[in-house]
Amino acid sequence: MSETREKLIDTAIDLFLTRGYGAVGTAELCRQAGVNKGTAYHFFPSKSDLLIAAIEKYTEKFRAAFERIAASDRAPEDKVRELFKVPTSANKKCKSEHGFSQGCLIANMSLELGSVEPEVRLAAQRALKSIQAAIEPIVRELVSAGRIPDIDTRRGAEIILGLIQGGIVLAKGNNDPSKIVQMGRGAIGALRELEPTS
Amino acid sequence: MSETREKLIDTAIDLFLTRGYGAVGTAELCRQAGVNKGTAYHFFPSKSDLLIAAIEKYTEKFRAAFERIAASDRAPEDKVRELFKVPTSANKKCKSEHGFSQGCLIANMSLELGSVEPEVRLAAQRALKSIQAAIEPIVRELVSAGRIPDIDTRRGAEIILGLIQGGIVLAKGNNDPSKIVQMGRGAIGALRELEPTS
DNA sequence: ACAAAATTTGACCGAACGGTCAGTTGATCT
DNA sequence: AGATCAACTGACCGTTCGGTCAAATTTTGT
Repeated sequence: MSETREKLIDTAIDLFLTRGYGAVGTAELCRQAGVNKGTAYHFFPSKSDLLIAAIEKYTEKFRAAFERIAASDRAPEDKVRELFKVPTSANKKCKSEHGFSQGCLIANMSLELGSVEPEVRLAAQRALKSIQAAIEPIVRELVSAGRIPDIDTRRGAEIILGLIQGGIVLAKGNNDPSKIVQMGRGAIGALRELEPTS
Repeated sequence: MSETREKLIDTAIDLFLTRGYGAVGTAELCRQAGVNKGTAYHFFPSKSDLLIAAIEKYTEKFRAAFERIAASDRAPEDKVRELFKVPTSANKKCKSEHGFSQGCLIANMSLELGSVEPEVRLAAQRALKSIQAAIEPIVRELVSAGRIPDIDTRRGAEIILGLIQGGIVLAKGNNDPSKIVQMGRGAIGALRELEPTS
């Protein structure tokens, strides 16, 4: 559990999230982390390996937040609404501190590097699946409470994840974090429309 | 109407879309366009200016396709479904040709450069608004046909755009273009859930 | 025909890029 | 005490980056 290693990952999350992968050089990243470049390459064989570690740590933070929401004692509809608040407040904080909505590290890196670094795309895919899995229990709860038809809950969770990601794209493009919760208002209705399992 | 200029823009659309902005150098771009680098800088003062021109041309193509769907004589629900097919087939074509889902140039560039090049973010914002405006008549049609409540049609068009973008993020991350139409299945339901205008 | 303007050329720039490496340090184990 | 090894240092590598420029060529307007 190296402190240096962790500092590098945290700095990578911060810089790649707010400025993109290509626009951040290893020298600058190391300077901001307070780590020598040689040391960084002792822990990570390449810049993209550091990125993959960053994606994993970033994902875990969101997965845990979603799991906490799923385990809370709210009504399932409220839980869905809460899901959208997590990235919304992160984006609001970034906007008030730096002036712009930051987006989602998973989506940003997947779109920027997905076709160029296959391992990054796979890391992003694992990350999406992991978050989707954290959402699914809430969908199951909606079904068992009879609030939506008996749909495929995996698909339902994916729709919610897609709504969140779509909201983040709109938020970044319009520099307006409130677009995320706005997308959330259509979530239950979207689930309701899916075909029930035969 | 310079042919060289157009060739540069087309090559920029192609390369930035499939490989990202940072990963494509001006030298490579010019080589593929068959244009000398000095010539490229005669038409565009910087790489990012070329990108902005590329975003505008790319957007116009999609806007026109959406407008054509809106003007067709299908049922409004079918039109909504058709909207999702446009990026889906583009992504399927890219995947069969290059092996990966390409994403959307507007979203890709907005996420990669939105915080680093303000003019690119503004170009992306104009692009999103332009496409949203092409979607809105379909939502109006849904309302006037009584298929959905009397919602704010601008908001409704934005939800659909968000669903498309969310689907593209999932498509790229999972390298599976069918995720886009999958998101489309929840579209009408999402609109139905929005609060009617008082 | 001729001048003016637009286009094209390709060599060139300094800076920044990702990554390497020989060697130093400091903690841990025998 | 001596050996071992991960952690760390900082100078250094070749390459590529985005961008420039003076000169040559082609196109256009008169």
